[in-house]
Amino acid sequence: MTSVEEPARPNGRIRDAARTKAEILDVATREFARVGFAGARVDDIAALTSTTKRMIYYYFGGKEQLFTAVLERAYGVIREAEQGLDVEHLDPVAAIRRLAELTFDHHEAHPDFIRLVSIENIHEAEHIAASEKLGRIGSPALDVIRRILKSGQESGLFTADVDAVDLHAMISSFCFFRVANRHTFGALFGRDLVDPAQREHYRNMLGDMVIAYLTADRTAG
Amino acid sequence: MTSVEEPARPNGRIRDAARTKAEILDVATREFARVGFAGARVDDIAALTSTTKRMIYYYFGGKEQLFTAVLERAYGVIREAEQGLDVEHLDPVAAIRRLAELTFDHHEAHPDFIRLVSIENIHEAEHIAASEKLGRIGSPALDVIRRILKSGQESGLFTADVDAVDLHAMISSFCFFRVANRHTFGALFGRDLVDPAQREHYRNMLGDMVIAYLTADRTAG
DNA sequence: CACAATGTACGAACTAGTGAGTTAGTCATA
DNA sequence: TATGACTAACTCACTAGTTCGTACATTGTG
Repeated sequence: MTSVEEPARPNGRIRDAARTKAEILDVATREFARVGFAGARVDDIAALTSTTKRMIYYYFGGKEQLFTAVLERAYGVIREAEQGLDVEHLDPVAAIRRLAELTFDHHEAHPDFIRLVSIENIHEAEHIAASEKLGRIGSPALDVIRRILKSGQESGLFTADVDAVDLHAMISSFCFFRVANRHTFGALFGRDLVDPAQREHYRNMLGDMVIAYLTADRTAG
Repeated sequence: MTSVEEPARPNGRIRDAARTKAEILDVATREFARVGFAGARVDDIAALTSTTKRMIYYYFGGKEQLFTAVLERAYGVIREAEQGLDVEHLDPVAAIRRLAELTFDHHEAHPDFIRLVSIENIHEAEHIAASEKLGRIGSPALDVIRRILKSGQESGLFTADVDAVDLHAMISSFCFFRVANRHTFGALFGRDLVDPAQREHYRNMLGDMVIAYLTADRTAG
C-alpha cells in the first residue's frame, strides 16, 4: 500500500494532486474492504480524507472507477512482492516452498486485499474486466512456478503431470481461504485460522501439502 | 369438518404462511447471493415474490434478520448432505477421498451458498454470531473426518500429526476457492476453474492432494 | 492571467421501514 | 349447521432519512 506520507515537501504545498489522489485511494481501499462496494459510502470516504467528495469525482470520475483504481493498486502490490522473489539458487523443493510461503505471508499481511478480491468476485470480476491495466498483467509468481516446475520435473523430483496454473490455484486456495473465511470458519468450528500462535503450523502445513502433492507417487488408483 | 393438522390445500392456497415464507427465503437467497447484503434491495426482493414487502417485515422483522434466515437455511442444506455420507465401510484412503469429493460436489452445485459465505465473511460472521441456530450446529463432516483420521492413523496409513479441523480447512479451501474466486482467477489467468470439461481433473487433484498430504513421509526437514 | 485544483451547496432518486386498514380462515356455541 | 367473534395473513400508501452525483463559485500557482 502506498503510504500517505509522501515526498517531504519543503514548503507546505497546499495543492498536491498526487498526494490527494493517493490519500483518496488509501481511504477508499480501507472502506471498500471494510464494507464492500455497495456498502461503502462516497460521502464517508470523502469525510475520512482531508479533501472533499468533489475531488473523488474530479480525479476518479465516480464510485465505480474509484473501486477499479483501488483494485489496480492492490493487485500491483502483490505483483511487486512476487517480482522480488529470488529462488533461482534453490533446489525445486525448497523453491516451491519458498514461493508458497511468500503467498502465505502476503495474504496474511494484506487482509484488505483478500477482502477486495472476495468483493470483486461477488461482482463477477467486472471491474477487472473493465480495467485495461489489470487485463494485461501476468503473474510473476506464475512464471516462477513454471520454471521451478520444469526443473523439478526434469530432474524427476516432481511428478510430471502438474500444471503451473493449477499449482498456483492450489497454493492460493489455502492462503486465501485462511484469511478470507477466517470469520465464518472461526464462528462455526471455534478455531481462528489466523491465530498468531498457529501461524507457523499453517505455514508448514501449506508447504507440506504442496510438496507432498508434487512428489507423491500417483500410480495407485 | 375433519380437521387434519396439515393444511393440505391441494392448490387453492391463497393464504399459506409457510409457502409465503419459503418463497421470500428463496428469492432473498438468490438476491443476497447475487449482489451482497448491502447491494440487495428489500423492494427488489419483494417485487420478485408474489407477495409484498410488508410480508418480509411481517415474517422476518427486517433485512438483517432476513439475511440471517437465509444463511441458516443455506448452512442447513450442506449439513444435510454431510449427514447423508456413508463411508464407514471404506478404507481410510477411499473414505477421505469420498468425503473430499462430497465437499467438492456440494460447493460446485451450490455457488449461491459459496457467495453467501463470502458475503458473511465480509461482515465478519456477525449474522452467524447473532444466530442461535447457527451458533450451536456442529459439522457432521468433521465427525466423519475425526473417525476416518483416527482409523487411518492407527493403522499406520496416515501420518500421525494431522488434525481433523485442519484437514477440513484444507479440503474446504480448495473447493471454496475454485467456486468463490472463479471470476477473478479466470480474468487474471485465463482459466475457468469451474469449466465442466475440467471438472474431473480438479476433483482428482483435490483427492490426490489430500491423500498425498496424509500419507507423505514428513521426516525430511 | 489561465487553468488546475478545490470547496460549498444542493437535488433527484432511492431505500428501509411503518401505520393503518382489510380479508380469509378457524373455532366455539347455540 | 349457521353465526359471529377472533386472529393470522395480507395490501396499500406513505415517510424520514440517505446517497450519488453535479452546478457553480473560489483559490492558488506557474
